[in-house]
Amino acid sequence: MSSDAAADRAVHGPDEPLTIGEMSRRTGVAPSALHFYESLGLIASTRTAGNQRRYARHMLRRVSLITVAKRLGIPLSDVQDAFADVPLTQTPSHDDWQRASRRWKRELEKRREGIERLERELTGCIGCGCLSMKACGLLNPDDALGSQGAGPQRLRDEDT
Amino acid sequence: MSSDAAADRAVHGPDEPLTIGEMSRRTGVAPSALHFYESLGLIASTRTAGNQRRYARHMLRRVSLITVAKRLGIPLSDVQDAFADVPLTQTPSHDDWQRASRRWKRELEKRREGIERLERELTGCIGCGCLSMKACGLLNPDDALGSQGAGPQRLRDEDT
DNA sequence: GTATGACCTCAAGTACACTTGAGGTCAAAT
DNA sequence: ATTTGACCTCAAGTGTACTTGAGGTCATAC
Repeated sequence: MSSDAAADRAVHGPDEPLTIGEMSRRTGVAPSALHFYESLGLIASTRTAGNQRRYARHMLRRVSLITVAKRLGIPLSDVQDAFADVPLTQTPSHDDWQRASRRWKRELEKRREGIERLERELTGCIGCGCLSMKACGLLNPDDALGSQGAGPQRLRDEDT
Repeated sequence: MSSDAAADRAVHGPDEPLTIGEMSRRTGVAPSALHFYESLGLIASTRTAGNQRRYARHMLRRVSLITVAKRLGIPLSDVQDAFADVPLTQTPSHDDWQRASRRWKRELEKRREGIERLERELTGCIGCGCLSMKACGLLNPDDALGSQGAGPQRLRDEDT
């Protein structure tokens, strides 16, 4: 019996599409998750005569970016947006990926800035002890990262 | 009929505990979510003779920190850990909060560093166009933030 | 030619983080 | 006294992101 790797190599010309198993091994994403991403339209595949999926090589990059986003807590719906304008069924051009790259960078920047702000505030809190004191930016999320909904109010003087 | 705020004010001595409604308005967290957090042991309440919840004022801070964590995509189980050593039922001391503060800061640092790393890599990718090229750190999550499971492999030369 | 492993579909199940609803109680105002 | 809004419990439902399982097909090895 040949190993998976050997099986993969058998269909492994430089332009050959990848089986779902190879995709899974190369990206670390379970086949079931790949099915799921495909059902959401995040990735796409062609089918063989026998109805098996075959992935173009540029799908590796899409899947890798999806997993990066996941690690950062970015929901798949946002990933969908980040992939806007990156062609799904044809190999994306250099410019396509550059546009996507800038989009991702902006998203990362936003998240980093939110975290940095909280870090600065926490540092202040450690210095001054205000985490157990009155008004602390960290405890006023409206200021920190923008609110959803009615939002909290600043702690009052008596809320020590 | 008195407004909510007026109703709150009625029980609003400087050391009085807060009703769930007031907690909700002050933190922007829904009462149902407060119930939920309590069921997980993230927060605690005492009860009135009539079985209504009353929250000590230091719970405001706990709830606010929970919402901060949520915005950063930190799961509640990690929040639980971050609150280790912060007393739940008695008012935490200055030192308790300082320890927690440092813990939070370390957590934020870790996340920021992960993001910064990806940003640097993306910047490189935008400059050199490698997001559409061969080996890119961004596409090698093992290097970037540590892997869970078998993990992906670096893209090969032919995977353009 | 048959066994084996990789693959297929579709339905159901899981985990997290809650929300919604039913049915009932509590407390302040009129 | 009764109305009204805030509160209670408990069960079930929601959305996201998948995994698991049943039942069957495909492709390669022996």
